[in-house]
Amino acid sequence: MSMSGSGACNPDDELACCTPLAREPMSAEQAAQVVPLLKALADPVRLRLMSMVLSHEGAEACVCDLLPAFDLSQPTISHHLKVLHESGLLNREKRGVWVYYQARPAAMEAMATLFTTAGLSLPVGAGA
Amino acid sequence: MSMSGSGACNPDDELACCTPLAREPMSAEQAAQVVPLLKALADPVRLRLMSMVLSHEGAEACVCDLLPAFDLSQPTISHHLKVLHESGLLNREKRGVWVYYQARPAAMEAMATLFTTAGLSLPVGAGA
DNA sequence: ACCGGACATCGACATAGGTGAATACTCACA
DNA sequence: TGTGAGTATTCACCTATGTCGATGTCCGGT
Repeated sequence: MSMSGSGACNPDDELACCTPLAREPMSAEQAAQVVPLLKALADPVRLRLMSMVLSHEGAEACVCDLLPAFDLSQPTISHHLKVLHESGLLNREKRGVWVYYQARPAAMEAMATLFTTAGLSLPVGAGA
Repeated sequence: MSMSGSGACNPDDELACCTPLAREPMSAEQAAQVVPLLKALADPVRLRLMSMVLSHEGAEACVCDLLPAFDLSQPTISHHLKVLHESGLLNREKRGVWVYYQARPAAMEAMATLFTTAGLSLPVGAGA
């Protein structure tokens, strides 16, 4: 808990969202902690960036790996990566001239937990 | 599968997002389908509305049940509910003078699947 | 038929946010 | 110590969006 350096907002282990939405009415404070993560993911470019990093070798990717996939300027991609990093979804690691972004499993886990309905009274027949 | 009536954008069973982010690099088209759901959830009021409906009896709630929890005008809440409905997260059902919103399990499941990392090569030790 | 309550729609406003051009920063290499 | 390549930051622009007030619509009761 010391080498965090320039680390993201969330100090690693205390990622907010850990209770399922369906468990109990979420308070305004809880929502305020989770929403930044959802906001960060609620953009087509950033969602694809996350997916690209996650599915890449070792769940990490260099910026130069990500750039060619988009028709956007380099500063724009850099901006989106910054948003993902500051929201706690991606770690940033500089190796030489290159910067590698790594997915944070804790954040993914938190998101998955949010939408969990296992063991909760959701009428699966509610269908249409 | 016929009584959809005024139904939401997504015709019930063909909700987009069904593949985990970490499975493979998401295409722009896939992202365009999932992002509206995330955008709908990426607001503190709407996230709380979802949570309130989900955790309510039978995963449904009347507008009059939801209004008092916020310091916002009735049109504003109505607007947020419309966004959740049109994105396919909530169903809308009018009973007499009251309108009941119901959570759509399929949408919740889709979201949960998005963030699944089970069986995928995520270095859980990536920690910080 | 009138009236009142529950909810939706419309119009307007202010702020947030995605984008690119220009520029600054940092490191490897000659 | 220049020089160039890989990223980040700043500034400005334009659109998207959250909010409210006013108004409209639908329904039940009297």
